[in-house]
Amino acid sequence: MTARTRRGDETRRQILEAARDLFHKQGVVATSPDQVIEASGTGKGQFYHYFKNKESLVHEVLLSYLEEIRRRGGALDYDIRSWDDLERWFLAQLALQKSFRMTRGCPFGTIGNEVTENDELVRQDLSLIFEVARGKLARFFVQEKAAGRLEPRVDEEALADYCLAMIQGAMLLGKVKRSGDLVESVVAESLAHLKRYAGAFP
Amino acid sequence: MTARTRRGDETRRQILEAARDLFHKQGVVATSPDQVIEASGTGKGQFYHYFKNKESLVHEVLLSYLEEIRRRGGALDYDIRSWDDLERWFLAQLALQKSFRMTRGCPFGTIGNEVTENDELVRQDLSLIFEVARGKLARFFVQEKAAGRLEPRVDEEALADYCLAMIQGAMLLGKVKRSGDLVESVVAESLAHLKRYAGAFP
DNA sequence: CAGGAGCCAGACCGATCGGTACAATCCCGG
DNA sequence: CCGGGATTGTACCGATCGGTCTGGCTCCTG
Repeated sequence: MTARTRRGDETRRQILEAARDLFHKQGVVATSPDQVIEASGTGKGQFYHYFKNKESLVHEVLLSYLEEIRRRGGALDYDIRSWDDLERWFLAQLALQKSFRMTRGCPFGTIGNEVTENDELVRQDLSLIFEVARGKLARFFVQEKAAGRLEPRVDEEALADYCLAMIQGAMLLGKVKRSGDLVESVVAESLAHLKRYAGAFP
Repeated sequence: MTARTRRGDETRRQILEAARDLFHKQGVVATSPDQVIEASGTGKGQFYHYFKNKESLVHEVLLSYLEEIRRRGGALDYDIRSWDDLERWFLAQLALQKSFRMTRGCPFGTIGNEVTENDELVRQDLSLIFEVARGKLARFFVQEKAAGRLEPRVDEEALADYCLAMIQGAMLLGKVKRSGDLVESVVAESLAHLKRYAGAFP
């Protein structure tokens, strides 16, 4: 399934790239292999040469996202070390959404909402992505608590989930309402909440 | 397009019912007219007799949801009058999700995330639904503020958006992770935030 | 420069997509 | 009890779905 030459590798990458964009734009179900092939400027032969089927393509796309989050290679930096970083992380998502004129949501949310009981593989991929993202965010809260700058009674993992849920919901509403202000307002509200836990706890 | 006899009305209702469930379960794009026809126990003739096409069926389904929210007929009661009502509203959504063994999200979120640039009609329907829901929630905050039980500087509409975004995000994550606890935790966190605005403001 | 592995293009496949046509049936008012 | 609109079931349509297969091309290697 994997490419063995530079040229093959490039082709594979193009397919992956096109799929990623189309999935983000119109969802997985609404995207046909033919569309991916067309958008990537390749052919049916290559598609099924490098990917077993459509589901496996989705799997690979999600893996590539996961890698980006882990190695902070993508558009978003999940390595939060300060409150400013956290705010930047939120606003970067809004900026990304705005760059598509508010016509798209979060790639993971878009795919996640399409998942049904029969897409167990994809569901687990997404679950893992959210798990990793949660870990990265939680690390920040753990750090703050250890430094005595966060209320000791808060659950860091719960706060991380709170962040993820909030940005997902905000981006979904933002997409439906085509409003960046809505997203901004929700983000601000949530940040205000989080910061209330901050302070000095000797 | 509308039924003219009792029997026709019943048929139309069955189609609508089946469509509503399938859209919720697997999304709009993944649902074909044939599936709706089969699930409703009707025929192709009836389907295209009562609905112009698939898009118009989606439109009608969303209209029926809108009606439910307005006339508080559905599974959820949007007429919030107390903090307990608000908490119940949150938890009712979780209960609904749990009743499907955490395999579904919010019907509006599911459909909303499928919307593309070409589905302007559906997008506006959803936008209206969220608008109405927001209005109902905001009314509660307005009431509280007027009674001097809410900080005067808060923006009631922003708080309502915050509630909607949170529940959307929580249900999405809950569906992907198949975890009700996750949803519960996020809801609790959000409620805690909101209640911090409460108090006595003479 | 011959051979073969890897890569590529597209014809082709059965199934299903969203939708139409049309004849048969129901059922209500006169 | 009958005329006619409402309702119903099904055959059928072109297009597209996800996927297979075959035959030719490229390019590295011996």
